Amino acid sequence: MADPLDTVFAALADPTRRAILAMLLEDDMAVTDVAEPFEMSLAAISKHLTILSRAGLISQERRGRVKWCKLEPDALRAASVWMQGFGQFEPVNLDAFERFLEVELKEDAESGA
Amino acid sequence: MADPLDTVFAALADPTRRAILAMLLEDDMAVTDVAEPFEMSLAAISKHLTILSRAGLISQERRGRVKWCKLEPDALRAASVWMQGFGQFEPVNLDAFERFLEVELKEDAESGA
DNA sequence: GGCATATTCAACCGAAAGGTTGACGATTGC
DNA sequence: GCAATCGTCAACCTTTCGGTTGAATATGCC
Repeated sequence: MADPLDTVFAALADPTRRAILAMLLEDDMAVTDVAEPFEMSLAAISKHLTILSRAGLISQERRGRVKWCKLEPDALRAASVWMQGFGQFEPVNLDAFERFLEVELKEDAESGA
Repeated sequence: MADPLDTVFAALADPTRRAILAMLLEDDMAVTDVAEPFEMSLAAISKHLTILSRAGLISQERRGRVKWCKLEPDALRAASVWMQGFGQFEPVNLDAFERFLEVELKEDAESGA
């Protein structure tokens, strides 16, 4: 998987990871706090964070025994440009984004993900 | 994988499938013609097309014994909107897209994908 | 009818994804 | 120093992915 688009899209293909990104949109978080709302082990979340990190979608910085996770939205730019070549989508539509985010988070809650 | 974002991003995570979409950007194509430039079996390409089709990224219409594949760029809209929520990217930048496409196709040719 | 063409199906394979558990290495607080 | 906390590692398991091959199923051509 040399192409960064491979890793970025693969990282985005998992609902847990998208939910994590949405959480980090609010604020930086420690690994344990990221894991808290999910019904899966801390180790599993740690793996998801590694995948997001390798895709460049987040950065992680250790301060003391706490590792902070930070969203890196720039990693999405290449993927965004690639996708936009396939159609003239509305430039930026944050209202629509909010709606999608709501649906995503609701689904996560329902599925207990 | 209920969420359409899951299937769309997963479909985009494979370089062969992205190359197929780029080809279909030019024109509709028959399955055999889609498969021609790739160094893999027709059956494998057929599977990739099924995945793209299930993701809604292409549609397939059988005319006679030939099955035509058509790009469906609308399927990217939801994913595009989701991504754009993470940063205010330049609206639409077709020049940048062309460059990415070139790199993608060059890599495919080199790797023989 | 009979053969070539177009596409999928089915069975199989190795590798990777996504999860678990338990042990381990740091770091902090008392 | 010692116990609790934070996070990862390692081993394992099951399912999915991406590919192969060979047979099967249309359809078109003469």
